[in-house]
Amino acid sequence: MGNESGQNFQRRHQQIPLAVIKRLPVYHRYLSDLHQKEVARISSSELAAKIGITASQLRQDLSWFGSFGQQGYGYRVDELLREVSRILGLNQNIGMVLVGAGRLGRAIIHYANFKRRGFHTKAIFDNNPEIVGQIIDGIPVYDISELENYLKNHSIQIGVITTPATVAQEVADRLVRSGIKGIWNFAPVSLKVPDDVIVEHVHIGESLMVLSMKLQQRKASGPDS
Amino acid sequence: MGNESGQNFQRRHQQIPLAVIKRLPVYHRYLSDLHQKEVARISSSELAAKIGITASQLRQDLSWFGSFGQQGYGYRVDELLREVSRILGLNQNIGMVLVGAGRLGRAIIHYANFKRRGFHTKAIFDNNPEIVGQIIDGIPVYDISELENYLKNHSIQIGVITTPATVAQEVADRLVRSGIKGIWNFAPVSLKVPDDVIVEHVHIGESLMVLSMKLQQRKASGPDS
DNA sequence: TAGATTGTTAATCGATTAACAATC
DNA sequence: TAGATTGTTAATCGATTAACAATC
Repeated sequence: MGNESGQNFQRRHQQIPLAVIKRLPVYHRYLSDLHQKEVARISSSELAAKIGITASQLRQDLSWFGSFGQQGYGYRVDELLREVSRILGLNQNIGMVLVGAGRLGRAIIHYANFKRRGFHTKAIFDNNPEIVGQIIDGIPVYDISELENYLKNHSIQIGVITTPATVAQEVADRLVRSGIKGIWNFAPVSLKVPDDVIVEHVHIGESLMVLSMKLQQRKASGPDS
Repeated sequence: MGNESGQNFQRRHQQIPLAVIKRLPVYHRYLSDLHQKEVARISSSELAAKIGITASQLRQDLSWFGSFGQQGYGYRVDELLREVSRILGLNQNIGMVLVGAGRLGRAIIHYANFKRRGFHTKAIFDNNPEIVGQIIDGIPVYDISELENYLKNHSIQIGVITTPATVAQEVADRLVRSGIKGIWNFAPVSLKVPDDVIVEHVHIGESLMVLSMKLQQRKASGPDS
């Protein structure tokens, strides 16, 4: 076993493929569902069938992070859920600030339950004097000029950008200069940031275009192909 | 030339890889920028460098749809933009309905400028009597019970779901039964629909988890790897 | 014409699937 | 123990990159 765990260790330190990373939140969602339904165990083939992938892929993906199952039995749902949550870095109390208190910003703050997952929005910044000073969902709105000062004095890991596209790069630059290493970007621009900063871009507009294109393709190639 | 255009034709009728489809909106965005800056021509290597991909990939991707460049010259920006827009099915006056007039729904209606791209939200549906009857951004809000009736009498191609996760599947079922073939889904559930219906899911929560995981990985493997 | 750059074919790389020995 | 199912190695498939003849 010594040898093999050595190999696991090695593998864990290679670069995890992005394709694998993107599937983890899906696994998390299905496992959460099962856990809520009090399902105690599941095999890779059952879970894969639910998700719509192959059992091979599921096992292959998990093997990047370790061995969580048991031959002849499958996986314990609670255990696997805990592992996947850990891998995803959930429940760690991550501090966020949001810049841009428009409609999208307000929607995002409210969205789903990332508070339950450990993501806490601590402050909102905007340049509109009518909004500055308000409390939205229990979170204070500060003037954008106070951004750097705030970041200096609070432990914040993620900056969320929900500003218009025109100012998104400037906001990103200011976040980066204040030491933020993770940016969650909703503005439709490709942000330029240093290599040590991670940007996750939510592609809202792109997604509609992809839908539009697929519909068009479907139409072109006939309704039954 | 007869032979080769025959080959092109063939290729155009194979299944376009999803990876290619997803890059098209990006090309569209960069070309729009260039067009606005009144750049007349660009080579595959210049454009690829801006986007951050290889020139090979860009040319390979475009070749799925035809030949839009000119040897020794490159591409005319306006022409290529027009072609990419056509491929994406933009500017075609597509009718949409939105179900769920909460914060996210309101944000999406307002978002970016898809009106300029030919996407028109014609009606909003909700089950909250306080919202029903309002006009949001010039769009009337109807009671959800009128959904089927509305769809029978109007030409709608896309249904947008911004409801809570709990009712998203039911809404999808009703849209599908009314003949909608394209669903733009913002609820964090995997919708089950027949094969001839296309669902584009905007993965908001997933995206935050991916960011969280990447940050965690970065931290684990040391700040300089 | 000479230089530049395309469109496409071939080579490489990476991701998915299949298969199976290990073992609970 | 026998049956089931994992973790992993090997085979396949698909996507990206490199190279280059065609040609503007």
